Amino acid sequence: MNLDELSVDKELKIVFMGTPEFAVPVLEGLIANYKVRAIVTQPDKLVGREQKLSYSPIKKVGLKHTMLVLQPTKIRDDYQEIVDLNPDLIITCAYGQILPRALLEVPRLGCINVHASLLPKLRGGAPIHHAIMDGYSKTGITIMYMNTEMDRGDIISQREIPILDTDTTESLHDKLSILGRDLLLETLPSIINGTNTRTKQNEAEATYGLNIKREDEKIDFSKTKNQIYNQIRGLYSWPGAYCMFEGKIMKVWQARITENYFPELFDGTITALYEDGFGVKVSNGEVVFTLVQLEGKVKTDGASFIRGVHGNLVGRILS
RNA sequence: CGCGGGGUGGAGCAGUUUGGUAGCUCGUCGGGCUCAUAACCCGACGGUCGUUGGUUCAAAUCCAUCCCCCGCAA
Repeated sequence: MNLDELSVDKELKIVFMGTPEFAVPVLEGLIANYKVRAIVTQPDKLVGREQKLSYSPIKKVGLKHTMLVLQPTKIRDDYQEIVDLNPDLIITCAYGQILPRALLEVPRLGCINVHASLLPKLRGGAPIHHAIMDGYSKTGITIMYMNTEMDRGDIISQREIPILDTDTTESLHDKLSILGRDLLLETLPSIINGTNTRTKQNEAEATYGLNIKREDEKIDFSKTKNQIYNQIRGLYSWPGAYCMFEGKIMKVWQARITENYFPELFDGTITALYEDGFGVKVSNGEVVFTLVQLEGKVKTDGASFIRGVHGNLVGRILS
């Protein structure tokens, strides 16, 4: 980057919009290289059992850098403050709300989004969870122009990353977050000087990764061992997959697959005890639960859980 | 005061309803058996039963208070 470009960058008025942890590296990368005029994030929310007022991770970054932080409840109606900043470019990353057309048309250089999937695959609010849960072998980051529809704008740049068998949403989230930062910083110069490409999304290939619902978290033992394994690691470390154990919710945080097969057992039956956990019969085989948590209890490794249960675990049925 | 579960030797749990100074499965240490072992046998160390106060001849167990952890709901 030469001095001329640097001087241009310094004059750029960039507004960043984001909310969760995923956007933090992206914002910090931006702050380190450009002047960010303001940050827009979701309103403070009452969170948890104590209903404590909490700031979004992005707001905390903004406060740390003593930046202007805006928190409109509904960006659809309440965007005039942003317009008044006269931004040249708006960059969003997991902001959580659809921007109204009137706001999208304000910035000279447009409104771009950093999305955690290879669009048009996995549009929606939980692309990382679904990438794993739905058995994708690769995913990535897309930098795109926004329009008024969720994740449907023209693609500027993409970079893919393989999904390993050992990946969880947590590990993939962290990798994609860094990748998002890097790809944004690499792509930004072309957007600023107008040399970037712009490709329409192929609607025929679109898939969705919508926000996780409670029903997505419940384990269905009639599914295959791979589906269940993907569900468990796809929901790790939040919100977690679960099943019912003797009337109580049992979160299943970690598991592994075996080659064993128990055609004579009902789905959900505990098959055997192992050094690291207990096996559960699923439609086409066995999954061993190695880190579980009963409601009201803390996370417990499989071996400890087995020791704590009185009586024989084998033969009991999960649902 | 949104609903609920829980804090017992290093780990996971039982015991609390019907008060009487603590148990199970492991771990650790020592010893034994064995070609050998994470297997088996014997023994040992280790807990003021989350805090503080109360009731009682006596409290892990009953009452009150505070602290901490967790599931659900938002």
